Amino acid sequence: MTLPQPRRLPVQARARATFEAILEASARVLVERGYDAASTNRVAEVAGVSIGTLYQYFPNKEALFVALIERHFDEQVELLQRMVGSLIDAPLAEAVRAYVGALFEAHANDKAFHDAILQQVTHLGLPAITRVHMVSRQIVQVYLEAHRERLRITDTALAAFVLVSAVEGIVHTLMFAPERPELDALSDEVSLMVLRYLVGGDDAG
Amino acid sequence: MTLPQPRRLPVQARARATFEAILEASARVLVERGYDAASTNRVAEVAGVSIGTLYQYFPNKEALFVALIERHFDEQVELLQRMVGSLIDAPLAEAVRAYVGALFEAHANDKAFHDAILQQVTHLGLPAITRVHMVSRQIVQVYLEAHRERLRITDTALAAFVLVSAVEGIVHTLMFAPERPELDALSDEVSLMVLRYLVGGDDAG
Amino acid sequence: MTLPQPRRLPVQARARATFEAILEASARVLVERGYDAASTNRVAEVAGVSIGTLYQYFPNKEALFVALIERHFDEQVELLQRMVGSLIDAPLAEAVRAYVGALFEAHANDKAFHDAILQQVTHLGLPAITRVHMVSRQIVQVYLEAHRERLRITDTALAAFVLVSAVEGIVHTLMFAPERPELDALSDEVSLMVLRYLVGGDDAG
Amino acid sequence: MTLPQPRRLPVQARARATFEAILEASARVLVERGYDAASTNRVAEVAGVSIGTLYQYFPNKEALFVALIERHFDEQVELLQRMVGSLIDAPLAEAVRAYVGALFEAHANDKAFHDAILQQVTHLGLPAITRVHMVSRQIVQVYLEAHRERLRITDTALAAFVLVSAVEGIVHTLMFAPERPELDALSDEVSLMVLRYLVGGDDAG
DNA sequence: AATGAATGAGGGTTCATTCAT
DNA sequence: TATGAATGAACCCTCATTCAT
Repeated sequence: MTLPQPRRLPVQARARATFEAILEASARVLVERGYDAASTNRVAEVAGVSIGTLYQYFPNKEALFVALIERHFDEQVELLQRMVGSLIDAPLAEAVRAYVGALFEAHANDKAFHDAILQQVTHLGLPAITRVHMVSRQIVQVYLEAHRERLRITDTALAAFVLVSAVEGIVHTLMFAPERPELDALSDEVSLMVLRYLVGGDDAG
Repeated sequence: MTLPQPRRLPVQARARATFEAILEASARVLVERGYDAASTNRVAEVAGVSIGTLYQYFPNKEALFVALIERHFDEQVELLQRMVGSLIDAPLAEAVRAYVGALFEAHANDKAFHDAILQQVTHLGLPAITRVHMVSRQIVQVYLEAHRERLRITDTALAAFVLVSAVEGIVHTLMFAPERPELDALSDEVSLMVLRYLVGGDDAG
Repeated sequence: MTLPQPRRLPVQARARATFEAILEASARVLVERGYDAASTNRVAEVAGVSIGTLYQYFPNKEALFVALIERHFDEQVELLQRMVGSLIDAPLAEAVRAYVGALFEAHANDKAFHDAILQQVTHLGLPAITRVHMVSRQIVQVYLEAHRERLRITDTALAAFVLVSAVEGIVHTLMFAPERPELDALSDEVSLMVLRYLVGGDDAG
Repeated sequence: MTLPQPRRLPVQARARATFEAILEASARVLVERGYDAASTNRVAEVAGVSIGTLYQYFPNKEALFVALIERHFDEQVELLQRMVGSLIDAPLAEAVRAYVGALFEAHANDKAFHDAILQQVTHLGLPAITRVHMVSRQIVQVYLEAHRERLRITDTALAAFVLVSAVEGIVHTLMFAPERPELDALSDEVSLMVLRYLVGGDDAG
């Protein structure tokens, strides 16, 4: 009955699959070789696709990896946004711990991939990274606003900037540190710092 | 009788000058083109030196830029170490403000150069960056130890890690943020966070 | 009973339109990009047709442009042939002027297109160009034969060769000359040369 | 005694030889393959030189062939200029015959090379070709001026334009004509046309 | 200590062409 | 008739590096 549609769908499905295969291969090759040595020919080979096909989807090497990075951080943003709902009504200490823990975890997964991005293609990823930053700050700020009367801060936007930057800085440092502190202790200490900053120290554990 | 030395000195002086010229050129080219496009031939050209000469001083491209980055961060370390003497006896609030301010300033100078390093050759700079981190932590830890009884922290090493990472994270974010907070306010807020973390918030302004 | 034809005709009409669209697009792309950069993919795009369709009408890129050029020169030949009737009985001076003028005009139109052909795909156009030459010579020779007794030439074929080549050479030079003589004066001078050559100069103006 | 100079000369001599080898190879490959198929890699191979070396002398493929063509036509110009001295005082008929003959000959030599240039890279050669044209016209005009009182032309610049374009047009046509007239007869006829044009026909043979 | 001509692997990219739909 | 995803040979060109001078 409704035959015509399927007839065209396979074509699009194939294209979609090809596109995905190329992106996946890009990630693999980026991790295994680094950006410079990650040749488009190698990516195409790993993707099981001809080099010409790759260039039908991406105008050049940079665009390929930009797409990869953008998608990666878009996923991060989605994750963050899904987290916000469950945290908004949680007690302060719990929320802080959850947030800090989530960031630690997020970076622990795909460490190799993250490394590659942050070490070698920061410039390609900047817009996406910036996006994540801004979303994070918005989320944190919304939380701060909601709990304002219980906090000893005045400018929630500024506080959000400080908090997100500080915590991400710690996570970032952690990734590249040769000798790293014990994770749980660190996580606790970071949470402590955040809490003291927000409530003035006495109420914090 | 003391002829040999002069005879040799000009030679070494010339060599030294050549070496410097190459390093300087590297920095210029790195900023103007980025790492990938910064060819050794171009560096030699800018340095006013033949490509052969460049390779007499550096075994390969990477070594050239590693040397550049190492020197840069070594200077940073020296700066930090010179700072420590004048801070060790300063009151807490003052010391914190001085430290935070110094970091903000350091990164503000040579922003383009810093950008290039952090965006494109993080992997080459990692050892040097790590060194700066460790020295920073040591300095901070020494300070914390010296003021231990007045602070509400237990593990000074851990606290040093948290503080340095956090503050540097903020500075780092600042460098790439499209819309950045007003600098003085931010500096104050960061100092506030540090102080509250260290003394428990009530005593901090 | 005459259903089949209509049923088929639209189809052929569409095919014809497609064919035309491709040829037109070829000309456009040839002018805008030059032969080498004129990719078949681009031609198809400009024609509003898929690349597969293009290859249903032309076996390869060369054939496409050969067809374009052939058609162009075929039109030129037709034009020449239509001219001959009205000139055969005209007085010498008038015929010469008409002929020279016609050539000047023909090349003035579609100058960009002509340029492209003559500068970049002479090799593809050679057969067609040669055809135009030969037809031109036949036409001229017929005229010379008809007026033989009034002319001071012996070998009309040779004279036709000389005349056609010379006049076309002038027009050709004109197309690429950076600083070109005033057209009317040139046209007169060329006519003068032709007339003197044919009748000996004294009778010519 | 004067040793230093030779020590450096070999270096330059080598470079010079390399340059020449590449240009020669370009000509060979152009004739054997045509412009499009004349890959820079092939040229380097024929020159017995690495591809990198080729690109040390020429920024790109086009520049390579432009250099080749420019040099070729520069030689033509020199040839023409050397011819002018011996012709300025010669009798009209003789001068015309010498000039026409010289052009016929010039194009007969290196026909294959000329073909390649005129059929495939006219656009690269245009500036050079134009230069030859202009020099030719100047030479002819100088001659016409010198013999002005004996000639029945008014505007020598215009006449020079007409003559040079016409004769070169004929030679050009000749090169690509499938069935060409007997050369001596043609040469005579062309000379006849020129003479009749210049002196009015009666005095010409 | 310095030169710079020469190398050549390897890169990114294009584009004419095919063929399953 | 028409589509357009896929192909892959082949191209131009760069650049880190060497080495004879």
